[in-house]
Amino acid sequence: MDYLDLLDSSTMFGAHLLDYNNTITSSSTYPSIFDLLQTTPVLPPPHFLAIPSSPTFTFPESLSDVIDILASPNLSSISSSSTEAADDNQQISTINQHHGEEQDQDKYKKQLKPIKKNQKREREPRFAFMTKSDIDHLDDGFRWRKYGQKKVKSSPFPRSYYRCTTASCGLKKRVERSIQDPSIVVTTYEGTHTHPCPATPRGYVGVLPRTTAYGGAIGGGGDSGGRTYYGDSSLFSTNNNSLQEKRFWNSSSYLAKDYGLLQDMVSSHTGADVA
DNA sequence: CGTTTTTGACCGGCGC
DNA sequence: GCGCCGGTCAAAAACG
Repeated sequence: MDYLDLLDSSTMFGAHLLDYNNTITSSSTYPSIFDLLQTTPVLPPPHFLAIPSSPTFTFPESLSDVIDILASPNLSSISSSSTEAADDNQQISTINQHHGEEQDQDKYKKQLKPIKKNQKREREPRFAFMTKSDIDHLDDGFRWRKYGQKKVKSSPFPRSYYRCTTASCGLKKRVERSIQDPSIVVTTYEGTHTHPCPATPRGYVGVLPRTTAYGGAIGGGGDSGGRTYYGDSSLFSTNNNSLQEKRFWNSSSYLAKDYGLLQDMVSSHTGADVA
């Protein structure tokens, strides 16, 4: 199936994905994640936002994860500010895959650690989001080292590969631009940080290792200013209404328009249904 | 001078 | 078996 065909099925994606929307206004400075976190605890990630469409699906722990996160008041308290008009309208969509079911991710692992063919492999949790930004590599508060850049067939834009520079942390992320809208950066985190945010000049942000990647990702992006976060938000409680917020369900179609990393994730996740 | 980025080579999986 | 593809390595260059 062609990606276009696949992605054209917005309803299918709607059925498979929960996401949240969150519009945040910007103000004055050019913030890092620390600015954001200074007044707002880091956003816990949606641990599992990809919902299988299987008729037998019964909302297991994944839902509780979703609820835990969506119900978090912290989510609504993210603020950002910017002097850069270009960054005033940042847009983010999120997908999370709980122990993802991709195959591509396994490839390099197999390279590093050959595993018996029939042996199930623990997969790193993945979390992707889309950010409307001129900057490819958003500052999420962690230090990253670029270890590769690759032209991929599914996108005219190169995909960049980053690894967390902290020695004990093997977290990786991939960054590429959406071919649907080149102004949108698709960032995919693979795994989780095993350490707190290393560059927290104002103190440790108190992020659990399991969630640091996501929290940093969502709350951060200090390279850019105010953003519009795309994803579900109707489940979020808001206890910080000093921020102007717009929230709505509607990013499934938005996600579905990306043919790069997201399609990679989505198609792989829904592969059984699509095939 | 240490760190990061660039970029071509290399590797393994997969489909034909 | 072969070629394509995505992901990683690593040396050199660039940067601060």
